[in-house]
Amino acid sequence: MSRTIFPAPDHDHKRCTNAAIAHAEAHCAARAQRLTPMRRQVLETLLESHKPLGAYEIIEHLAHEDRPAPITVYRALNFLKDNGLVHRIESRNAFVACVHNHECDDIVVFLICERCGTVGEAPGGTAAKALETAARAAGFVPKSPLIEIAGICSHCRKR
Amino acid sequence: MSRTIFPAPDHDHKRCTNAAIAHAEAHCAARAQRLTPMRRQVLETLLESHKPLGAYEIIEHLAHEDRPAPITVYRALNFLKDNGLVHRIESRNAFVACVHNHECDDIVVFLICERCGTVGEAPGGTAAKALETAARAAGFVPKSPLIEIAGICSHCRKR
DNA sequence: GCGCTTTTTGCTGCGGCGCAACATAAATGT
DNA sequence: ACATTTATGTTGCGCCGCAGCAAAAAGCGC
Repeated sequence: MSRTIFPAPDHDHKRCTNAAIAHAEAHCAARAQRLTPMRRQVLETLLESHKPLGAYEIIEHLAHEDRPAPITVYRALNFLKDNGLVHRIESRNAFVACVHNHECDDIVVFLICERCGTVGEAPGGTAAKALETAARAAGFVPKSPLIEIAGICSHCRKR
Repeated sequence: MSRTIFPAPDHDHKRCTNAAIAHAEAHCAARAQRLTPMRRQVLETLLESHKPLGAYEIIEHLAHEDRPAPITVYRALNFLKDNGLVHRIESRNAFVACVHNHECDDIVVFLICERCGTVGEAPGGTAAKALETAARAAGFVPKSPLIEIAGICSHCRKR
């Protein structure tokens, strides 16, 4: 787990946004999936913060032009999730854009700051693999490990 | 992680229920907490299955006498949760009774069978500790790790 | 037992979450 | 151009979770 996995509050936001959008376009093109305007807007909304947003918060954010219905946003979110472009934070019933600082087949650990709400995304590494192995030892065939750790991030602790 | 952490579908259900109720009584008595009829009924409902139940399912189950309001069940669930007698399964928005096959201060791993819905509760052991350590290395102060693994349990796989 | 405080439960109401079912529009393929 | 697939819009609904206040019950000192 690297030491830079948690986004600094003052980092260059447009840079990672542009990179993520470019990645999304390439990824969809490669898989013959369509990154429609709706889907792109939802993704961009999530990219504008590293905090998890609920579907209704996304709606609020997009409301300035033509407020989409909840189901529309949920469909876009499902598409993005199926394509690995966003993650769902189960403990928050909310979504974050994937920042791709991990291998695609890696188990991901979410670090959720209780103070500022920012979510860091870290490769699970050997610990996550060990969990899977232990589960298998109990006769359990794991599909999708879910690891979320709430706490206080380094930037908030310094304040 | 022991090999018996996942409850067999045909195990003696009354035995573990009685044990858990006895534990709950002792635990509450020791802490001057009151295991009221309402709270006991909610706990018993959860103990009657190893599957996670939503609050409204619990209401349905208790409806034969005097249907409690949602808020009543949520309050009982919060009490039970605060006292470590039930766990919330975040990925299901539901609750399971704690089976206490782990140390109280252990990080718990939930194994959730996608076929039968049964939830196994396992001590996280060294892997969970390693996750905490790695999070700290990234400057993150972890509070409450949440680990849920969906998959297929051994009993369902044999079928 | 009697009043007082604390705890628990009941009641009303509400907002967020998540999607099913169906209709319409847009893109794609031939 | 046409049929087929895919995406979006519309309506509606059920579950989740709790705030705010009122009533009842339990504990406590006297």
